Amino acid sequence: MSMQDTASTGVALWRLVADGIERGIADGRFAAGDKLPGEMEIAETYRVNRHTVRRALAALAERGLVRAERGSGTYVEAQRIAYPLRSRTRFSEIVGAGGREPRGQLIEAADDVATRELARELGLKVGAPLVRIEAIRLADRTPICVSTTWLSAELFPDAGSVFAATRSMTKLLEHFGVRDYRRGATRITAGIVDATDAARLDLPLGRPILVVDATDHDLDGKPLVTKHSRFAAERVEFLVENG
Amino acid sequence: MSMQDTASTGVALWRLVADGIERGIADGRFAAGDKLPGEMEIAETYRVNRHTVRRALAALAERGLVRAERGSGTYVEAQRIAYPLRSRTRFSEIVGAGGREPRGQLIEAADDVATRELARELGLKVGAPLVRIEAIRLADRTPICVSTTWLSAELFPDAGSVFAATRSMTKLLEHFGVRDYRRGATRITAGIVDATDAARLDLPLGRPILVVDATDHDLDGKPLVTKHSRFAAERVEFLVENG
DNA sequence: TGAAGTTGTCTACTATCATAGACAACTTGG
DNA sequence: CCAAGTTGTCTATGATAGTAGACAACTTCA
Repeated sequence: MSMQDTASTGVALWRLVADGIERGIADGRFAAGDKLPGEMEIAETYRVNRHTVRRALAALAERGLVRAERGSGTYVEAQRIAYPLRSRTRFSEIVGAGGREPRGQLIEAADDVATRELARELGLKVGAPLVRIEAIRLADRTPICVSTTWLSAELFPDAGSVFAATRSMTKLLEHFGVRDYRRGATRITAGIVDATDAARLDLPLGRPILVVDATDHDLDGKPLVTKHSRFAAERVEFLVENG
Repeated sequence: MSMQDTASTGVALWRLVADGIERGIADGRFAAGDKLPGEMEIAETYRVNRHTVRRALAALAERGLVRAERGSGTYVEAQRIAYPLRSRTRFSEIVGAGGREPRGQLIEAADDVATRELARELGLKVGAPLVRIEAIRLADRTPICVSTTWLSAELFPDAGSVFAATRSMTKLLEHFGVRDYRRGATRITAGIVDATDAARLDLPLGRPILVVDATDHDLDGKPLVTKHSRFAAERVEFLVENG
């Protein structure tokens, strides 16, 4: 393999190496935490220069798939889903961008009434009728988070059954004519998973969770839904845009 | 789209353009004989320099998918299947790689005896018992070639019925324990289709055919099968590796 | 015949790809 | 502590990718 390949195929050599390593991670040849072969050894197996291997590893590291430790080796990262926190964040887009298949699943939909906090977040009166949706979201077959979502029962009648059919909050809102929405201020805390969430997230008891409270608004700033989500901390990593 | 894309993805820009045009040909947006948009127009639609478009078109032309006519335009070629002649050539892989579905079909299987030529090719004695298989191979629904294959009746008992069931020479050999095989020297000539082949290839009389004689060997060099294939010249194009 | 539009070819420039070698910085294990 | 092995960084070189502009050669059509 040489520069000729790039010329004839239009695919850079380092990309082929990176794809090969990524396939190795994907099909379990290299498990999370494993040490990859040394750069020299990789270079020999792919018959390329060590610098080309480094270019490939750098690309994988930038995506968070591997982590290089000077003097020791390069290791497969515990695969956390990078979850950028922006005003426009869609679970399906984030998970899909990582090459995983996003899925949503309804656990329970029930009527509820607004507490003082919920009423303030949603701009409603205390005791106003709400729909509460408990849902779980997965990447491929791994549960990522469980979330409790509250919507005004008057603005979104039958929201539960719509979510059950569409399995997507974005599509639910679309169904009610909301074309776009933004995430408002997001509060992030951490805690220990409780028994019911542990079962739903397929987590051992005592593991840490990331708790996210957020309210989505339409483009005019009117509150639409407010959520209380619990993420399996070992499976996700929030990225705050620095700028 | 800019040079940044190449850097970040490892896929050359011209490759993306070439793939886009090829997809257009594959899904019928550009039919055989059609004139492609001018290089300038393609450059604008892909937001790329004209030279980059030319690189893409050159790659497609080299594979025989398009043909440029100076002063007039670039046209989609009558689609010939590119058939690389290597030591390891499998009809199904070649056709499958072109996005077409390979099929094989048994016409006739009969007992035969080795002539002097066949005996020499297969390393047998003159008059040794052989199985002769007449088969036709198609891509999608288009007949590509008819071939006559001879095997030793002693080494491959009942080869005819095995081929009828598997419709693949590779699988037939697998059935008899041959895990891999290589093509030896290949003789290529041309001729005019005869009446029986014309009917089988769905060709008008008088059309040219490519005649290929080859013998496959196992990895130890022992002859396995010898073939006499007739390809519809207008539907295929052999690629000889230059190196 | 001539103008417009097409592909072919040339030069020039910058950035990236890939290779090569050397050495520094660091970790691990004896 | 030392040696071996690992990743990080630097310089250097040549080939390729992509952009840019200009002009030649050719075809088509009015």
